[in-house]
Amino acid sequence: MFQKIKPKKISDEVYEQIKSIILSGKLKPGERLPPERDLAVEMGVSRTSLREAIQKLEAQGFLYQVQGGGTFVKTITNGILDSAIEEFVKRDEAIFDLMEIRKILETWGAHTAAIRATAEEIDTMSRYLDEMREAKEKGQIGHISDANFHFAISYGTHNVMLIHLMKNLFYWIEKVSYEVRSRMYTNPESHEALFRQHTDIFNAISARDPERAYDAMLVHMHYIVGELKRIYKKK
Amino acid sequence: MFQKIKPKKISDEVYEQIKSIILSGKLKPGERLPPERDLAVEMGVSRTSLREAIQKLEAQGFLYQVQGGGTFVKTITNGILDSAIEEFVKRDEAIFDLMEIRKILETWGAHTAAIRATAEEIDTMSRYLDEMREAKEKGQIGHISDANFHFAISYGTHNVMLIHLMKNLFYWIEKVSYEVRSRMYTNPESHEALFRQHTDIFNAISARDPERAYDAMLVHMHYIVGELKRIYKKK
DNA sequence: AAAGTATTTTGGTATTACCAAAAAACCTTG
DNA sequence: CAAGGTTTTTTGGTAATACCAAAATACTTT
Repeated sequence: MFQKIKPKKISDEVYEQIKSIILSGKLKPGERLPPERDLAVEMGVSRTSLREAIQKLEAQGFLYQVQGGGTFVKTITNGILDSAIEEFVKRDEAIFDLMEIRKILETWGAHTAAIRATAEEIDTMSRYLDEMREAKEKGQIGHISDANFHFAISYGTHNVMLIHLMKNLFYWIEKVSYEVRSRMYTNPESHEALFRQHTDIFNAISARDPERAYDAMLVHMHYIVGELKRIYKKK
Repeated sequence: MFQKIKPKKISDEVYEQIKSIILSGKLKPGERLPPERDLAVEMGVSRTSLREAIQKLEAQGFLYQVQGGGTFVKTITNGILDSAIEEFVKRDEAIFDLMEIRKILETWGAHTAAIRATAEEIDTMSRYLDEMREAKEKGQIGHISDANFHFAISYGTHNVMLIHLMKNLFYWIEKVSYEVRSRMYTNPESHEALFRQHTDIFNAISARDPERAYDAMLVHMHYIVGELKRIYKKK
């Protein structure tokens, strides 16, 4: 019947505000919060109160801090994949299961982003695509822009759960197949093919063509899995 | 091989120490801790660090504070703050994010199980389908058999990651929409529709027809989401 | 261009001061 | 003396400042 009276403590209000920003998806996993000093000023509270709120959020698994580095948003889906990975005797055997899940989520993501993404979000995708082109022309790897491009697509779905899951998935794929994946970029043909695929995906999304976006992403995923299989066979 | 070096932060050490004192029973529920100022001196740390540790312990439900009163050990640990993922799923909007993910994974799961599932696995599915029929005829809910039926399908994909993901998804969905689901089963028409959908899914898988399995699962998912929307709109 | 070095940024801790609520001590009054 | 009200003290809550330590960045050197 009656509602509980709100928190009176300032640190609690700070806590609630940051929490809801994360849950609503305005702050995305892996993103960095403003420095404590700045954020405290922005919210009109002391650094002490802000830090107490952050401690709580950290204890709950929303944030983590690194001295000198900053304060970052954690994936709320932490621990789900972790327990699954442990079932594999050799960790890198998990890569194909992981890639299969990725294929499912990313194809849907591309399809849905073509429908739901805002102009701004599509703009972000194009920025990362440009970064990849520049990296390729300079002979650099550009795998960070690659990952960011895919994240940008997941943002376009507006499904907060999916955004966190994707981040989590990428973390493990990266961890499990780091050296293998970097080999893909060292081959110029491979690098060129990847860029072409990324361009196709972007064009389809930007043209608001869900089916084409889906297909383009599927081609991309199949290509990566094919390369992975090829490289693992050699070993 | 080697163990990760534990907490270096002072506030973490304070946190660990107080926590272990509580867990060991040296501090009993309801008891009051020494005043912050005294305790800080006793532990040889600043009041700031001590308070940050207390915030964490408060977030985890070990302590509570009252201004002017003191710091007390909690009697019951059910006042504990939920983990990040639980905070996420307990919001009304979250169920649709969850169901969207479930739709993606389950449609793929049905499609793939129609290809990969062994005869024994398909047999397991049919057993749970029978259970559901019996439950329906007896006027029982049978939601456990329902969940098991879906799990059996995910097992049929032979993808360990997917199996884990599905388990977690079901757990949260169950947690969030318990009363909603039970309402669906109490309506006889609804119950009948659900059973027909399950049967369609099973027939397609057992006939090794991936496309039909996919479509049947999609119908099932859309039906559930439709019901959810209808019920949530009422609220 | 690469590697090493210095500077800046950013979280972690300590100290001090003061506010606000609860608890304890004190006083007033019948 | 007892009951009720008032003042003081205790104790958590917030703010501000200073400095330390690790990471990130800018810079210099080779």
